[in-house]
Amino acid sequence: MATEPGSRERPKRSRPNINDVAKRAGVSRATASRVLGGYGYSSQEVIERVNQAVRELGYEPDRIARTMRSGKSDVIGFVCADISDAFFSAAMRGICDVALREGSQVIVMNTDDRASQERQATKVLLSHKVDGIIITPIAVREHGHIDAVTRAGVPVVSLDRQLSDSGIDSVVADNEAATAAAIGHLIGLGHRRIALLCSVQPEEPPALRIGKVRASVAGPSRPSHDRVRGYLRALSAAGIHPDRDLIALVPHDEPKRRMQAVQTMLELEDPPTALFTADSYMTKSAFSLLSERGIAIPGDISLLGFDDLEWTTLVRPRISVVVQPSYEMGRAAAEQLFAQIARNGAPEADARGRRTVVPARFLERDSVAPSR
Amino acid sequence: MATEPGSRERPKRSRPNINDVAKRAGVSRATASRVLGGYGYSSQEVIERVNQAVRELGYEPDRIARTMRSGKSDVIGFVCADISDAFFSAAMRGICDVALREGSQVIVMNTDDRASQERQATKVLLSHKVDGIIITPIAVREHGHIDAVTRAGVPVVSLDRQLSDSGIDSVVADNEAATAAAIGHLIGLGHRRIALLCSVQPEEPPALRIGKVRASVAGPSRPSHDRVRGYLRALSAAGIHPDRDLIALVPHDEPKRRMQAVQTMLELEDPPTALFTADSYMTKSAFSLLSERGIAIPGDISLLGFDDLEWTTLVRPRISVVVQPSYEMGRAAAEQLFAQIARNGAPEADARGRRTVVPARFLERDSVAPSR
DNA sequence: CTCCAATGTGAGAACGATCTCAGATTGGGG
DNA sequence: CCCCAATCTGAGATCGTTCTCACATTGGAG
Repeated sequence: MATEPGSRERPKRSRPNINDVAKRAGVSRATASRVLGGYGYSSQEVIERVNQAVRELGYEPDRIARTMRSGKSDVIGFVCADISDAFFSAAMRGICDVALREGSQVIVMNTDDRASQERQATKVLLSHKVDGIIITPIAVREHGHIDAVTRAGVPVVSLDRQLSDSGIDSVVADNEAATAAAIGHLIGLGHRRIALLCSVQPEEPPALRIGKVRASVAGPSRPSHDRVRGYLRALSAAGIHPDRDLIALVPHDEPKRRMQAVQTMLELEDPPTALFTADSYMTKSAFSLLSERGIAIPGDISLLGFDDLEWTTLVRPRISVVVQPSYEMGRAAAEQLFAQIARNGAPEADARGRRTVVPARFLERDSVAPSR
Repeated sequence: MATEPGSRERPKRSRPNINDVAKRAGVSRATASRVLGGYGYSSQEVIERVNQAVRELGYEPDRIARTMRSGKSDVIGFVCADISDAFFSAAMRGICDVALREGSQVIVMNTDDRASQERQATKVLLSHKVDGIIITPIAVREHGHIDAVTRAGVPVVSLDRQLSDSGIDSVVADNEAATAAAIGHLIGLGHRRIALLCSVQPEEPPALRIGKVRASVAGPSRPSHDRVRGYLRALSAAGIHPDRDLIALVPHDEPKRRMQAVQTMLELEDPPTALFTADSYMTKSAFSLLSERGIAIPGDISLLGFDDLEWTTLVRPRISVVVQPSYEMGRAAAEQLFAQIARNGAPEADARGRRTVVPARFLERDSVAPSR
């Protein structure tokens, strides 16, 4: 074996494969594989020769070939609206941490809240033979493409939303309870006119039914729905009749209407004494508008927001918020996914469509005061 | 072919492969592949039969097998410190958008700024046969593991940092120019005592050399170094001798020392009239400390920050900042990576180690005022 | 009618790891 | 001395796709 001239190496020297290892160790491919796989019988001497060869060549098994043979890729998929969003990137980190522990990697796909992209993403991930998929589905009712994934034998966990009428596992925050608690807090401080401002998916808005006796929201579980439900429940518990004028559901793809919605609330004949903004976008819009207009928080009006973004602690007053634990939700979803992967095909011991609820927290800060 | 009983399907019916398609179309595997691949000759009739079979079976080619055969996986890797960081997640989005256009997917790996994790990540990505890697390397001097990637024939683009003495492409913001311009702006407003506060990698801090005639920073390119360089250059251009007391380089893994550094500046005998905080962490710490202490911005002191985070426009005063275009940088890195992948093996027309510089912008807002 | 190009098709060989199975070599008990 | 179990090893199949190559079958030109 002549040493190659250093300056002009072959541009693409392929990685050593198990045949190279076997040849160098003077054994057959099968024997090398047996040593590496730690199954069957191998003499001590052969074991050492193979390990030696592995070290000398810097052999690393090719995961593609391994996937080909075993069907397991050690890759999972994460399908979300937009990875640059703070919620998703934090969840992503949680997913990655669990995946790392499990020896897996994560492929991310963005949907921009477009159903066609979501369908495409699941197809692509399947063709990559991912071991499982974590998804924040756009539509909670139409989920044929997601069912197709489970039908192909690939585990799926739905994050932040729960699909209706499906056996798919989900990880969600207890938005309803946390919202109810937060609204209860406002009521406890004497507020009676509490506005609810919430971004909603235009295709599947919460169906508001404010009857004489009970107010409720129908439909499958997604954060906005649950928060509206929590709001209504808290009012109901305090015997306060919900006022339709105090509820603004703004399509999340029309950012301009957010500020308008806040403005409209302020101009009501009998304006609210507190605003509950049920997501980070509305919280930001409300805060911006109030500070532009020079309206004092919490002097003139109390503000209770959602999501613990950095800015809520840097502005004055610091904003009291309900926090969805995004990182933990990502972790939990991944844990659940790997549990499914582990018992793959095995009859699921418990009911299908296991629902993991992660507690949301209420962080009291300075933007809420007693009602005058 | 009997219809299977609907209720008790095989749990894992494997996806149809090209053999199934061929059989259904009544042709050989080779012919089916020829039709699908669009090469060689095929009669019109066979083409239609094959396409028909594809549609009926819902056939999707298995990318793993394709990778096995072709060596191309349509997957690229992104190695960063922490995907939940705003800079990286925005860059990630840029990378994903380009990848989508190119029909590729992205695997993310977090390093938490640990060299061992970074080495591990490159190994894993290679074993997944990724077509290329975008990486924000921790150390700009020790890059043996990255060279190993290029040696394996896999394209690499370094993001946000430039490796010293390597032929590796990089995409960086023109931190030096943008910083120099921002400092120039402060000088133009009459500031002479301008503090520089900057987080640095403890292993590779910028080597400050403040001589009598010239002040400069030695070493390879990374944002903190370049920003320090820009600072010194702007002072030098204005004939201002840099004061070592006005320069604080804080190890980025010791958050507590950030506030301290600001505090120390304020307590100087001859304190600065303006603070330039050269990254988002320092900017946040400085703003927090100043507002806690009740020091008026820009009345008592001017603040010029880095990175366009949401909060910088929500606080009062809104913070003037120099902005690194994270999304565009991700895009640019991906563009460059796919360019390399496309001309893979082909002799690179231009010099090795192409450096793409993305302009940083200076956003003037309300936190800077003329020096009294 | 012959021959060759153009057109169409299928058998089979990669890619790399894994694992079954059959065969080989021990050694110890009967 | 024989036989069987225990121990060890390698040949070869498999996963699904791609693509080369060899082998048909045309039709038209000579």
